[in-house]
Amino acid sequence: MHDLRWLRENAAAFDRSLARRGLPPAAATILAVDEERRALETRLQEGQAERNRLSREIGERKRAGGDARELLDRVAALKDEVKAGEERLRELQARLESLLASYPAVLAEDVPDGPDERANRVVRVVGTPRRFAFAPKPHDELGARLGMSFEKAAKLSGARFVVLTGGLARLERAIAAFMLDLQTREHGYTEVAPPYLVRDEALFGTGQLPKFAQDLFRTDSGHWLIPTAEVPLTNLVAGEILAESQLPLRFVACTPCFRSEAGAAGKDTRGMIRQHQFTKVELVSVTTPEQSAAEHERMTRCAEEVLKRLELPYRVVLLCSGDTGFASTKTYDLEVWLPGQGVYREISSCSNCGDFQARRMQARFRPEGGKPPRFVHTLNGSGLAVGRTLIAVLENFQEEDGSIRLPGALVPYMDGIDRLEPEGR
RNA sequence: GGAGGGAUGGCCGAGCGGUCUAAGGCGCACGCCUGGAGAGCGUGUUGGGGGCAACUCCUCGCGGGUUCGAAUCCCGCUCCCUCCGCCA
Repeated sequence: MHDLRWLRENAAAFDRSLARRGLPPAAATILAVDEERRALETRLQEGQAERNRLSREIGERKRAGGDARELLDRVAALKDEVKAGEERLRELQARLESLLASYPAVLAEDVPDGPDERANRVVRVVGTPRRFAFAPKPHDELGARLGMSFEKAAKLSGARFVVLTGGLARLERAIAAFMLDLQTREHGYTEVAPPYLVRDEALFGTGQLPKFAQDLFRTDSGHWLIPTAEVPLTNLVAGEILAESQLPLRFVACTPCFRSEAGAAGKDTRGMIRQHQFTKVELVSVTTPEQSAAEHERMTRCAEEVLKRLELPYRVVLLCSGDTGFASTKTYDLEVWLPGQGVYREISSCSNCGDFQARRMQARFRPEGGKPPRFVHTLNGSGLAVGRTLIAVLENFQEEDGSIRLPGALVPYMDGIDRLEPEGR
């Protein structure tokens, strides 16, 4: 959702942002509808003012016991005209709003230009990939002897699901608990247990609807399964006018996430990299416009801290213009090193959405001093994707015999167990 | 699933055909008072648009209707709540 006032004065900047995302210009189209709407509104207003004045006069005259017939005739002529104008105005307004809702967020200035992920910029590399004395295996191979079954999952649910059993199920729970504790105890996030089914409005607010319906699962009842806890957490402030003193708000939730992966046929078909259902710990911040850039850095560090404590090598990548999501003005991805595949893979994505989502969901705050409300800024980031973290632990901490030595930070969450042993050994 | 009740400004809450430009309260802002704070007093305070401006329009859940005129009457929808039934 975009600010019309801003757009009028910054049409070129708007189109430049679209161009950087590889999209054709649109400001002129939007502004033409805006122009039409304003002209109509100005014209309509005269009629409305006249009607209101006459009606008031009729009331006065009737109360005084006078004859209002002549005034009634005059207002009758205005009536249809005004009504038609109001209808037309509503149409234009609706058209304008759906236009405004269909273009992605204006990118931050410091987002590098580029068409796709190859142009992303590595900001920092943290930790050194371990040197293996043997060929490290991918997680699905390791998992086969540890309680990871895609066959069982396929029987139940089809492709892109997994069943974890025993130590691996326990490990997933341990990782999630560790992350929640870190973010709540040390980083000041408030834990939330939100609904996993939401309505259209919530998904419109965060920007998944109406454009990306094909990526989502929908129930018979008309609800949608959340693709990320960003949706319920951010929409917590939808329609609110918060006090500036309440900001920043910081929420964390561990939820399952559901994605149809409609456009990903044939991609990442092996292993549990890309699933229809996965667990994720999500961070959401709501801030003032002045604070959001600093909060973005802070949030990214909060996500990075998880990787540091788990002793996982990673790098931070600033996404280029063509790779930055619809609702985001700027995004850092955290990519963890996966020795089994010899690549860095996305494990977190931290985005500053500016006021883009706030406008869609009417989330505002009242500045100190009783001034008019302003839109908040919203940010979200994974802290982290739990399934992919589990993968990273397996691949990075594997031993030649297929066992997994667990990072120290997780041991307390595993009741002291510091090793997963494969079956049939 | 059945039967009722409700939706008003940042919040609570009155209003049930014209001056509602929405009472009153809370909160907030500013001022007075004070050594300072509090209390008290006074003033202001829904939100969103249009217009160079004067000014004006919209906004009482949403949409439609009746009317010269709707927060108020009628119809539809959405959401919330209560009770009963069923069920974690």
